[in-house]
Amino acid sequence: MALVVHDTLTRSEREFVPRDPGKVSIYVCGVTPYNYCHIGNARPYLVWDVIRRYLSYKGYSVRYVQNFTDVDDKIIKRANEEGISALEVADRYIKEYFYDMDALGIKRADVYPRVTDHIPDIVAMVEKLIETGNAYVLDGDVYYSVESFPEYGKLSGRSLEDLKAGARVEVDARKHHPMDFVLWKASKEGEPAWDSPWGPGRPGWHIECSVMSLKYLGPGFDFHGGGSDLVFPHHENEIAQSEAATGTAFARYWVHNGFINMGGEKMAKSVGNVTRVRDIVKEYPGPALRYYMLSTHYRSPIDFNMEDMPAAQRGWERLRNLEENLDRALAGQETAMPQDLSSNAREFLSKLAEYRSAFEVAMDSDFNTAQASGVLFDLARDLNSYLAAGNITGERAAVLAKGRDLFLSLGEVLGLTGVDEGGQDRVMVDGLVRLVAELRQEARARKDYATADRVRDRLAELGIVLEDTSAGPRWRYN
RNA sequence: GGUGCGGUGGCGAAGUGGCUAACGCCGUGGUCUGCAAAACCAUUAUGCGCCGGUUCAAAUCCGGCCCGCACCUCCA
Repeated sequence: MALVVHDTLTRSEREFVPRDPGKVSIYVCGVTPYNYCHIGNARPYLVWDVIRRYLSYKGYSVRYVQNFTDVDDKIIKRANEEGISALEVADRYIKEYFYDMDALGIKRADVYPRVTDHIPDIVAMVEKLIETGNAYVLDGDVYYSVESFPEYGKLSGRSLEDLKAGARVEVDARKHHPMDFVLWKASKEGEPAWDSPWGPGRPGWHIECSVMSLKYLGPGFDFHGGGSDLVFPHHENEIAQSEAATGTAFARYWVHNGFINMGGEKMAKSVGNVTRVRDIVKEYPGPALRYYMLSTHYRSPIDFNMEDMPAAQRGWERLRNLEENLDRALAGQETAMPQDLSSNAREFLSKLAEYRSAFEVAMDSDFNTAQASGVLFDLARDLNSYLAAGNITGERAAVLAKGRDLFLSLGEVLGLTGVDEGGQDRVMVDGLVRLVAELRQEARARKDYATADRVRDRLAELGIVLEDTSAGPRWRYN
């Protein structure tokens, strides 16, 4: 079955064919670490986390590169405000970035190149662009000449004429064309600077991604992604630089995610309506936020509302409860598939195959995580029914184990199962709860239900949900 | 001004020509339970912004209108 991807460049759905058979190369524009991540910042990384998980699931060997823009005006400003170096600001917020990504269960990229580690590469590419006549020097600055690249505007679907007409910025009259953008910026007093053939300075914003993506993935790599606001000018400029320098196509597929709004307005620090990732994960489980964001297709905007989080949490808990119940039911069970299967068992197994294929159809349709999660819930309902239908032994255990494997393998793609919720304290807390549960069982045996209820209620207040089942008490942590 | 996206049940959200309009949450009734919880079953849009049109058949295609949003500047 073919994976189909919506490509911003062609504005169409295209079948995915990798540059190198069996391998996928991905470059996603990373953050400028000068502040904590809000959920709008986090969306692309969540989206790409799922995309790369799915590509791995499909058997591709994935190489995923995501940069850090660790020198830039905002970082310098922040450094000056706090009286520390730009490097210290970047290091600090990179650490915070990982803290937030971990809370969301986002796996690490293979490489996190930083701009400041690639200055010689950047200088080399700027020199190359000057050589090829695509760039010019102006008082220590170097500009890219958009008129030198006939296809300029092909990604964002704009012509130079449109852009000139719509320009909302004061144009530097020295530039050859109003849309020319800076490749190398001469440094001002007190700014971080590196030596270059044009004097001390630092890279412009767009050049880093061209340099680092080409360095780590080579020309014509498979996916280039980021938020939809990066289409213009950032990605447009990356194409112009890279294709002018290499003479070949830059990236094969351009994938852009929609924005997160807040009260109908774009979430942005400048608007002041941001909700940080950590503001949410201190109140709700990380996977709940994950599920919340994945229940909308990645290209659609999400109007974030904190009041929708409880519903997302409940939804995710449904999956988590099932995962726990399956673990319990199958613990210590012999799950080797017997030779002869009953017709019930065969029927259930074929149903499992249908769920797998429905999930793949959804994900193959431009990574439709909303539909895919629907399939996961359908599967969950069947597994719950199966679990409730009788004792899990013999053939039933073997069949259920297959169901569990499927559930976990699909859940893993979305990152909604296999979540490690416990810290090291969990072991001790678990021991304490086991003790309390035993005492409560004794109370119940005496028909002292007042005590039994009090224990359960008090535990519930602490976020520990105790349940009585035919197999004895069990509990989970909310 | 230019470019693009969207309006589906109480809420969130899939579905882009044809089965009963997925799925999650909430509500209601039931099963199970000492009571609960979890889970399961049943139930909740004769209708998919509005008006026309095409078609045997449209939420899905076409035209018009209304409303919301984003990008064109740093921005995920």
